[in-house]
Amino acid sequence: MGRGTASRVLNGSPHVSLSARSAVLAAVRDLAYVPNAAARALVRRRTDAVALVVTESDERIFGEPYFAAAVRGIGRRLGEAGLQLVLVMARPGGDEGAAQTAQSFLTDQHVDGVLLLSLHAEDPLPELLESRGVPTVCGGSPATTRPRTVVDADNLGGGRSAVQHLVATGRRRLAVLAGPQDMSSGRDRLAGALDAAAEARCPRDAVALAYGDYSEESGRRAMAEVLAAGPPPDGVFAASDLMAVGALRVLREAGLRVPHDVGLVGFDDSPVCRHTDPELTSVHQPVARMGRLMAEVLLARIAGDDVPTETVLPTRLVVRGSA
Amino acid sequence: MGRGTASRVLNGSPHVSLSARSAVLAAVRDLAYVPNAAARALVRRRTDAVALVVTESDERIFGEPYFAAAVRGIGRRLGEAGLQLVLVMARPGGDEGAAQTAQSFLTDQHVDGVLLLSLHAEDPLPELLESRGVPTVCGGSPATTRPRTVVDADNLGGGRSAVQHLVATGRRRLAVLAGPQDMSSGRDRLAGALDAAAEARCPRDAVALAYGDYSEESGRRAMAEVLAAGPPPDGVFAASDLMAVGALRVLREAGLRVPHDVGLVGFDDSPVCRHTDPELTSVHQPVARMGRLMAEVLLARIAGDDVPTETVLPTRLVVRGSA
DNA sequence: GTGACGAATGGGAGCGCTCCCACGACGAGC
DNA sequence: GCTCGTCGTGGGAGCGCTCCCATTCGTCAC
Repeated sequence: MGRGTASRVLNGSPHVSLSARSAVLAAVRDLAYVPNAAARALVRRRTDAVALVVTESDERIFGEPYFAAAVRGIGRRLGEAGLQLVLVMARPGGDEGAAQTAQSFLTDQHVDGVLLLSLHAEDPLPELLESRGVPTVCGGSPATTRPRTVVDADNLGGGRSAVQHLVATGRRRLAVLAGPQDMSSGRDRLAGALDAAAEARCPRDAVALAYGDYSEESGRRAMAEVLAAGPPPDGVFAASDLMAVGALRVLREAGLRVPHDVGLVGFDDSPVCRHTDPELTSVHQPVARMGRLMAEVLLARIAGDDVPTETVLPTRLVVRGSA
Repeated sequence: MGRGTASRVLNGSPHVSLSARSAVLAAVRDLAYVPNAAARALVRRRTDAVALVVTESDERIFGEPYFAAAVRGIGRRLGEAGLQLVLVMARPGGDEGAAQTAQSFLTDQHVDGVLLLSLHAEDPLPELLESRGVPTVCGGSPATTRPRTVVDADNLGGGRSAVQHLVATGRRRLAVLAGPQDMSSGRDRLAGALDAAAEARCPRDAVALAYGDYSEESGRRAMAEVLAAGPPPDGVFAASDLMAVGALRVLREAGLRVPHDVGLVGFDDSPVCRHTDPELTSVHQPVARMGRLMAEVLLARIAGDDVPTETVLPTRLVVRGSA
């Protein structure tokens, strides 16, 4: 029994006789044989694993339903292709050594490709990976203008539709609780909102503005900031549902009723929207589909195919009770 | 320049002259050399990576703060040892092929060891991994009695202290909203609670009992079930904070005031405890420390050292407003 | 019966690295 | 001046697999 035949059986090649196949399988059982992934990877130059890197604190990764949906979409598609998804956490707070370890893991051909989620502006990772020849796909554009493979939601259009809805329902004193401005999603949602405000002849400096980091806590702070700075708005767009939840709390504490006194729109259309009172009007983004598409595009890159540089998926407003 | 010298430089061996070292480093830069992890792993029989497997739906993984804390503890310790942590999701709903892919990934020496979290009774993974010779550490005991390396919190003591507290504050009509009974944590918390009830001369069939799966939704259901079945309890122990939050909502809707009419104790001491009104009394378990210890023990197993079969970490009651 | 062709099989080569042994150079001790 | 250690270095061997080529065998057409 040659090694060639055994290898063929284990890899499902059709050019093996029935008797040889069963003999190999029997031997595998008897010897409790486990193939060695390293040796296989060494010659095939493939590991059949893909890393998803989330550059975010553990709290946010595990707090945001966003990641759950993205992982589901990614995992499904990868599973269909027989690849294993592994999650690598690269928390910004981590020490130098840990970051180094993670970097080596990603570049040293442990994985066939890398998916990057939740990128912040100065993140060196996309640059580094591309320069090392590791196929990479970003979810959400990195800040740099270098050509990259990116899958993103239409944050601009989403921000725009949120504010358009507020305006269309008679709100005139607007406030935007924007997300982190070192992320494209944060910038785009804000830009879209301001666009729509301008279109509605709402002068830019008449729009109250405060910033957060997508977390509920930051939404509370931003809302409080806006209330402290001037007359209360009658329409608020928060860059994430969590921020909207924080804002809702602060509005209520300030004696303002939603939606009677203030219309409130969030972003993400996450499950929490249905748990607030009133239920939260929010911009839906197809996160699972984005994840799936990211995987799809990465698979194509790994196979060496040409892929579109940037794919943008549509968002849409889901109207509920809060605006 | 021999391969041996280059290898020595890259691995930080002291037996290299300064000139040779800098020559190698220069060459590495010029050639954009990236070491091949597979080749290295093939000869060293080490990958310097460890997998954390969470057998749970994406929603729960990303919904429960428990996992965030565990991952933090694990990641820290592994980082200190220069190992990379990768998260592998094995959702029960996944198809056969995906489960197979994940299994191969774990057994085929892609990783040096495996950490198992949130184990359910019939999970074949611990068995399989041990039989394949993969060092494994479980967080929370699996149901089977086979000798295994386990790190766990004192769920029994925790459940006991929760009910003791209810009793000590004058509650007599008790209800337990138990967790999943196919997990040791679920069984142990319930057993501890019933122990304490018995010690307080509270007959077992006088304790109202309902089951959930640690989720908020299941807490709501379980609480509603208890209220429907008989006279309302004046002391409720929920097996998780999320379940307690669900119960709190149902109690309120039923017109029962917490803590005036009903004392409520949760389990986990997670951040949500501080966001409820009143704040939630809860059993604290040192999750990050458990994670760290799991990593520590796994590292020892990988090194071939003897390790304790089971380590149990203490829990403690944190009294807040709800009981 | 002979030739030709395809299918199944065995095994050499080599993937890129680390381990380890052997070798040369150099300084110290007698 | 010779020997003996020590330190740095070069390179053979081999990790366990897949790829591919050569070989064998069986089958069919003529």
